[in-house]
Amino acid sequence: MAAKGGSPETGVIRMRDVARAAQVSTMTVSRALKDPAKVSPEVLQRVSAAVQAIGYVPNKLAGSLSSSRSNVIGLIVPTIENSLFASTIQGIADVLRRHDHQLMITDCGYSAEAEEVAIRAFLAQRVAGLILHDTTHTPAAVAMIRRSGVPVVENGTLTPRPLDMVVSYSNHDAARAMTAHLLRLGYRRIGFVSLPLAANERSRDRRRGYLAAIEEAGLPADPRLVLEMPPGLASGAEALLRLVEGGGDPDAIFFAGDVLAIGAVLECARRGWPVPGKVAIAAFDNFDLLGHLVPPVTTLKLPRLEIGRRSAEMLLDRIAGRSGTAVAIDLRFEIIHREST
Amino acid sequence: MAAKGGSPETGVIRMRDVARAAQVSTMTVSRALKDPAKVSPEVLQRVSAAVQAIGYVPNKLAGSLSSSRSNVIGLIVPTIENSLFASTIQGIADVLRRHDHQLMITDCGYSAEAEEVAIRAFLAQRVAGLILHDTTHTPAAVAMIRRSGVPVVENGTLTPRPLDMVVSYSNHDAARAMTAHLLRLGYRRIGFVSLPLAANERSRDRRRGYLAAIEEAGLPADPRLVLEMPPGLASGAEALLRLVEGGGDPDAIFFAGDVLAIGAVLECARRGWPVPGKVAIAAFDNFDLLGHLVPPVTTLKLPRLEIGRRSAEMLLDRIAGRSGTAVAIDLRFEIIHREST
DNA sequence: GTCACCAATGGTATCGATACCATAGTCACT
DNA sequence: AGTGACTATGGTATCGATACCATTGGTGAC
Repeated sequence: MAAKGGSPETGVIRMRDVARAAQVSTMTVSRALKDPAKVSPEVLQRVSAAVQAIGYVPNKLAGSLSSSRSNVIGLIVPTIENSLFASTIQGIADVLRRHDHQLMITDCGYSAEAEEVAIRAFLAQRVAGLILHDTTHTPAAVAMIRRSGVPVVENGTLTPRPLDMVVSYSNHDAARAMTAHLLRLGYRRIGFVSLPLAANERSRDRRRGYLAAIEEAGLPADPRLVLEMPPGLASGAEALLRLVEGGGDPDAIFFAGDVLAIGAVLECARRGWPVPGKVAIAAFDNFDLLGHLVPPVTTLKLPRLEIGRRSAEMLLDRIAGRSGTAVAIDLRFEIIHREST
Repeated sequence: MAAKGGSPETGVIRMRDVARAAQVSTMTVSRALKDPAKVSPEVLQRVSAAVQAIGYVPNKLAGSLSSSRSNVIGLIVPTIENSLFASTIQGIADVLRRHDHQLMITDCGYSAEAEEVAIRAFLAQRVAGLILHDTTHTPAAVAMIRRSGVPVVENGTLTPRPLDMVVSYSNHDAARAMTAHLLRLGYRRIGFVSLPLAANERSRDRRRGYLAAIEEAGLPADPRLVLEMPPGLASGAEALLRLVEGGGDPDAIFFAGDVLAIGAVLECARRGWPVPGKVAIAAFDNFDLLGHLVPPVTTLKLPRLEIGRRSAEMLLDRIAGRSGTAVAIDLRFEIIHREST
């Protein structure tokens, strides 16, 4: 161990030092710090003074090991560099900070194998809970989580068979609702662009929702109107061109992913195509920007921040033993109708 | 302690269990896991098999406590919900993942007091290193960090008196360079909009840079051309209107913060004002979007991702004792000239 | 006055791993 | 053969805190 051969005066301050300074036992210091009501006011005062005076910072590693209780929550997102997830992360962080918990975060790049590695690492850190954005996991990951007994919240989509708890909205219903909205507005040849479906349950849900609405309207599903594209602005622009010039003759396009819609609207502006005159455009997420574009873009408002908050709250409730039996929370969505459709 | 009164068979698997299964001591298991070269191939094989068979997940809490070495890095940013920081976080996460370290993150909302609280919490977790975006800290925070001996990287701006290490670019020089660029293009009445200066060294640096360039050009500093605005698209639009209609008669405006420039360009589009015909517009950060707007916007390309990477690398180097004496790294910036100016 | 009870405090074992040191066995070289 | 060097392994104290139980002194009820 480090201090074993260390110098006699390493400068490391332990609870014992506080105890000595306050003329009490370490137990009393421990109590004074974590349950002040159990200590007499006079002693509490002495302990606080000692902590202040010598600048004591408790060692949570030791505390957690001893109590087998940790105050760290692990979060795994597909990618950190994406403002959508950033909102959710912010929501989580807000709640955790208020409850004196810490957030450990990593990304797995849409890979279940990478997620498994991350989960193992988090369990090794003895996190008190896990928040997973993805809803597909390797069998090994599932087994590990089960064995560990650590509570989990998934929040990518309202998955039918959750690992434990779910907080999300229904990607399927949201896509269906937006498609139905476009149909209601009179559009009949509605294009649909999503991110790649492989290994992304959310994209698949969205496409199923789109197809469901089309079918419910008694319209044929035209493969020339459906596209899968990588994320990005340029990608959205390209999708627009492909659909418009691809023979499908769309009167509206629903971009169900990331910033695709923004790229498309900007491409229209560049070409002088009127929106929705030439083609109507709808998006899937409530970026501020969508409301400021010319024209403002119809989109779905999703509860990103709230998903983060509720996920953290549910986890903390469960950890504290205040667990309702609620396992799935549907936070709904909302259609924001604007001039682009 | 948890297990003290716990059931005889809690299902918790310790290193001892692996040791028993592999017929070796815990020390040998420990070595097999962290320094395989030190055990014989045959024993290594037995240990690995045992780990697999019983599903052992090491307890890093115990490991870190014992070795007083942790594999967790703490990061404090002003706000998580901001794609600028997201890039830096991504860079950090990439490097840490590769080196089997974990990232703990929190935000302090541009408040040095909140930062102090966060630092204390991280030190309590015994993080191996800290990355701070802000460069202004409370005296108490500085004292704590010093006493703890934990290595620190700051990366908000190239601060002249760093706490320890710095990885950044010069906000001052970047703003000066962009202003000089506009001057070179022939603009003479250059407006400047920044985020609030209070408690934000970066904004102050940028304004000083702008003023330096104006002065170097022998032009007067016109207070009607300088504005402080909160972040946001709407804010950028408002700033545009205030400057254009405020009597300062700008021929170009340099928006040195966040998404202000985007808001302004979109406002121009909405009003049919030609850019740069009516007024030229320059931005401060390389959002993808800026290149896709109509017109594409001149901006500064900042090494956000790289800042994250290098910060993490410097920290890991220091932790591993491979510390160069380099304390400050200037990652430079680049002007991207586009049609908006 | 005695006894039960409660509040305040301390002693000590323990959480699960690692550092240090000791030991046994192997090999090369003189 | 003897010596030193080296490898592979194990024993045990320890990291810094907390859980459990014991102890003490005071308070109120009978």
